[in-house]
Amino acid sequence: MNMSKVVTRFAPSPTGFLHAGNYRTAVFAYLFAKQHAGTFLVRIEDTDRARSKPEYEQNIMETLAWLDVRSDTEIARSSDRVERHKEILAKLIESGAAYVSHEAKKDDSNQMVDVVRFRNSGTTVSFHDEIRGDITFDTTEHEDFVIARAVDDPLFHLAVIVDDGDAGVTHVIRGEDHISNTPRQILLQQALGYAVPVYAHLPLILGSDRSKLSKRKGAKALTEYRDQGVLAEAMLDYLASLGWHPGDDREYLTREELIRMFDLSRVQKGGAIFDETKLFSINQHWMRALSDEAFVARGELVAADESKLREAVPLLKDRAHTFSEVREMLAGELACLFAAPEIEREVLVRKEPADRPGLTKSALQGLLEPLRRLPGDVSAEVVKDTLMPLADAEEAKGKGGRGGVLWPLRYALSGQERSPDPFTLISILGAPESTARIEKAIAILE
RNA sequence: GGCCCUAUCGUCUAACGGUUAGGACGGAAGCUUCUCAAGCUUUAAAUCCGGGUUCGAUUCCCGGUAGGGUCACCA
Repeated sequence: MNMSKVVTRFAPSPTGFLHAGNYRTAVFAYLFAKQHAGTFLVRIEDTDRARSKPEYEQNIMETLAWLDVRSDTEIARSSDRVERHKEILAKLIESGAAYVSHEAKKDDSNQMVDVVRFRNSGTTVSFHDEIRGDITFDTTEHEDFVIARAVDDPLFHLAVIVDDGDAGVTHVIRGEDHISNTPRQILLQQALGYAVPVYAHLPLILGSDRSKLSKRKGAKALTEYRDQGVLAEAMLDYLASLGWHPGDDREYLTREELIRMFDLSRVQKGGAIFDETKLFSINQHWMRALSDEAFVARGELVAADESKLREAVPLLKDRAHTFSEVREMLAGELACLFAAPEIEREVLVRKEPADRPGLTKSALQGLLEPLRRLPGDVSAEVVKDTLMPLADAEEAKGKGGRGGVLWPLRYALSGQERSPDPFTLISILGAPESTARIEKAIAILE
């Protein structure tokens, strides 16, 4: 094992939006480095200048910043290092390890080009993968592979080896799709005298049909989840749980716990399916873990009445899985906390037992007095203790009596067929507003 | 197709030769003050198949099967 300081890296290429699988490798490389008090590097792999786009690079930066999976050094860009790549290329050609080959371009243009090929003796290359064990490849099929389009235009394999080697990367943690690139890169490392790093190839993350995650299969850019109101700590937790397990029955881990417990040898070998439902469930857990103040702040929640908003947070924590759901509830089901609802007569009397006409109205009237005697700031429990006996009394007179009282009460207050219970609503709305709404409901029954 | 990798409930996974194969998410049922949510309780649900090795295989070996990756002058 390498005893020097651990250096890992995340080297995405900005040729499209990265998905969960890509960021999961970033998370693992980051956790591993942090656990060993090492360095985590981010390098933008933009050697293919034609396909690399600034907006994709921008999105990568944004996502890593959101997840707070940050590079310990200034972010490198392989296009900034072409001089160094050219220098190495020249050295390789000079030593005879590589040569310029004048040949027809590999497209239909018939154009002649001078590519640089690596002189491959066609040996068998073996390496140890931290996750999969020993892997052996026969490199003869790669023949003399191309390492540069031209003497001044190096390609991926060369750039990666030089950049990793110069940065002192000790552990290459990347996706399984790179496993077959490894032997060629090792050949290059050997020719250049770079130490062969420790390799760990992570399984891929799959779409719901077990195929490779892709845009078409509904894979989203991670920033879409951020915009949907998924917490960074939830995404980090979920990503880490895909293909890795702490070993005990713990279900939710903080960043610190993740760093402390992460273990490459416990990484799963098979691919994992990205499950949005599970992500949302984990997100709900982390939303609940927030203080009420933090909940409002992190969700960037605004409402006409801030104190009522604060009181609504426990309700929101029970119901919502994302902050966009929170916003929907604030505008829908819980809008009654901020403005008096419209109510309809038919819905109001829906639970009135057929044999007890007039119950709705009399029950509502009967609630008014006890409500008025309530103190200004009451808990839902106190409201319940005050009003529940009245509903129970109606139940005692006949089945359905309790619902006959509670349903119109709740509906009068909320204007919703589904809402939090009436006691909670009253404790938030306060007695004066509550009685006003009940009186309005009684008026409809006249 | 060649090469490489992989295989436990629907999903994420635990069990590194001996367990009634565990947990979580999701599902179902029930309880709790009217509705919803939450909570609690209960429940269904898996070792891909076939051979070995072994007193004993989810676990080790081999072979199938299935899935995935990769075979560029992309990364």
